[in-house]
Amino acid sequence: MFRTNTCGELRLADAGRRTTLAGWVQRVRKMGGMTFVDLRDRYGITQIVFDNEHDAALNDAAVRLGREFVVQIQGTVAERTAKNANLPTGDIEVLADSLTVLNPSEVPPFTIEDETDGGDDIRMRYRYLDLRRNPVRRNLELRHRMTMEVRRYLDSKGFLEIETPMLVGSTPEGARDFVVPSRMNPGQFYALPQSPQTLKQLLMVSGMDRYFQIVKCFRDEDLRADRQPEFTQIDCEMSFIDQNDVIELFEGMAKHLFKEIRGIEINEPFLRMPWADAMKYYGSDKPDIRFGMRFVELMDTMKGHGFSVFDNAAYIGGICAKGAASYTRKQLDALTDYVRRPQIGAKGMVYARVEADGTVKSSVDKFYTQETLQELRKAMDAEPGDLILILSGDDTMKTRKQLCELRLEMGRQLGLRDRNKFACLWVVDFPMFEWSDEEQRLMAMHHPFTHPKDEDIPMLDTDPAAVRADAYDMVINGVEVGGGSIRIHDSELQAKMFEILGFTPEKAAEQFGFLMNAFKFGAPPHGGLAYGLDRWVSLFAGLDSIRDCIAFPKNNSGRDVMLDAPSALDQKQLDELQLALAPAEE
RNA sequence: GGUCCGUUAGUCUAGAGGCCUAUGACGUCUGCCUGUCACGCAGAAGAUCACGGGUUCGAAUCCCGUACGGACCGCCA
Repeated sequence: MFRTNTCGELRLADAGRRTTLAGWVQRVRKMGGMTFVDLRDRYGITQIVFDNEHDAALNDAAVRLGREFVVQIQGTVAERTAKNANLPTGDIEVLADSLTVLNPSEVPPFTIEDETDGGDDIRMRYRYLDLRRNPVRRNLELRHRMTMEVRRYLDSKGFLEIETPMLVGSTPEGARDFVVPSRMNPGQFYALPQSPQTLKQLLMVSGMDRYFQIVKCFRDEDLRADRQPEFTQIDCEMSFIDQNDVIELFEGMAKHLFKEIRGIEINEPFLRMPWADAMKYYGSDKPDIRFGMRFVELMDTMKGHGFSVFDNAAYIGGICAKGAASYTRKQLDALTDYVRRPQIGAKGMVYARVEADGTVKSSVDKFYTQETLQELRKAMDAEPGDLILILSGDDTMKTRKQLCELRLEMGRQLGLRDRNKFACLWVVDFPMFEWSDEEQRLMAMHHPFTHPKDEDIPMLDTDPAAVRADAYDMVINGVEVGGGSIRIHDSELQAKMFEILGFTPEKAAEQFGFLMNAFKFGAPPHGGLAYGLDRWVSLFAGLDSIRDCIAFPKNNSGRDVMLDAPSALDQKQLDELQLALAPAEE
């Protein structure tokens, strides 16, 4: 037997017992005649003692141990003379009488400690060593517990976990596909699924009724801190349900996870915010509602006073930062610079402080009377000590987005975005379509299988851009953690959607004929949702990046620096696949 | 496709045109040490300052390019 105990489990009650432990050498402390070795495995650290008076040869062997050696020791559990309150096993130590080096180790490139000295790059290149560290290991353990709870919850609700293929057909609509050449079908390619969307709908046609899958999805788009080219979804679909049924069931799952994983009981139903309100009050379809600072539209108050920037603006919006009137000129200039960064793109920022006596001092005082500024104060519901920040522009949606960035930055600066607070909501009633400047046509905002709101269906012919969908996103702390929709189950309505999206009947048949055909054979009303597992885990773990909860993530450029993938194929493989590479461009 | 930031011993880092024969810490190696647990003490080794070009009497330092890494915009039905 390699071990009788783990390095995390021995306690004072075990004193006097024989034990065999195996693990990695965390640290060796040489005291001359005696040696302390911290032995580590994923359960904890146990101190091993070697003593010259007990066994001089063994002590000599212990002195030669290095960091990360894999060793097995046998010995007797003993109460410590000097206890360590920082370790769960700190009341005991193991007096060794046998030491076996199972495998020596080179000196690791960074220290395996909670607060490592290694930077991101080197940690990713030696990710298998990084995973020995507690913080990273704990994230993977959390991920495991969450998937277990997801399965437990969905199983209790009668869901079946069904696998769908990883090699599917390419669908050029939407994100770019990763493609896989087929040796047996030269010149033809599979695609890795962006999501099992159509397959899960087919499972509904099959009568599976309640399906889920914890499944890898692939998108060949640029990466972000919260976006990896392969990511994991909790993918779900149900039949004979309406939007409210789906929302209630998956809100139940969210509450289940909060309770089981974070010990947080949420009893009230989540807020359901129409998309139009989310845009109007937060400038985002994924508002962070941990704090207020909602937008107030100021066109009526601020226009027509001779300040040409505002007079010519289509949109003027303000936020009120409570207690921030103490912001210095320097801080306000920094905020102005922040919103003027090219990524945000605001032209400028107007601010107004409410002084202790209630008067308002603004950066545009020469255009406005104190009377108008008091109207502003009233509109913003601002009290003495508050700071009002205003952005304006000729494009309402763009300006709202800029104001959204400003609001989030102020929330951050004022400490209103606490990682241990959670604010959940549903954003509902998304528009069915959005206009694409690049493609010069309407695109499906969610996807082409989304059911329009029944009351909006007549507008499909007259004003498609105004049609709302039975689509919903769950948002927590400004993170879109999941989304879904009621699907179209009627092949005629589906055909109409394809038509509006600019598909010819031939093109629609070519790409989605299998789905249209299936709908001819009794498709039940159905709908579903997909949660982003990586985002859920990083939210619960308080991480800045989903990378930290993925065992082997890709870097910013989509590379695996440990495997050095992707890499070139050798000519033999290319020949077998009948592929030729285009000559490199100059 | 674009914007911004970074790259100095194994690791993290100081560095603002001559003070650099490059700072400090951790780690590593050698020796001492019987109650340490971030052990301690004494000593040692370890860096073509990412790469290529330029400016300058002189470049780790300024400029341009490249590579790599990070954040973001576009993109992500």
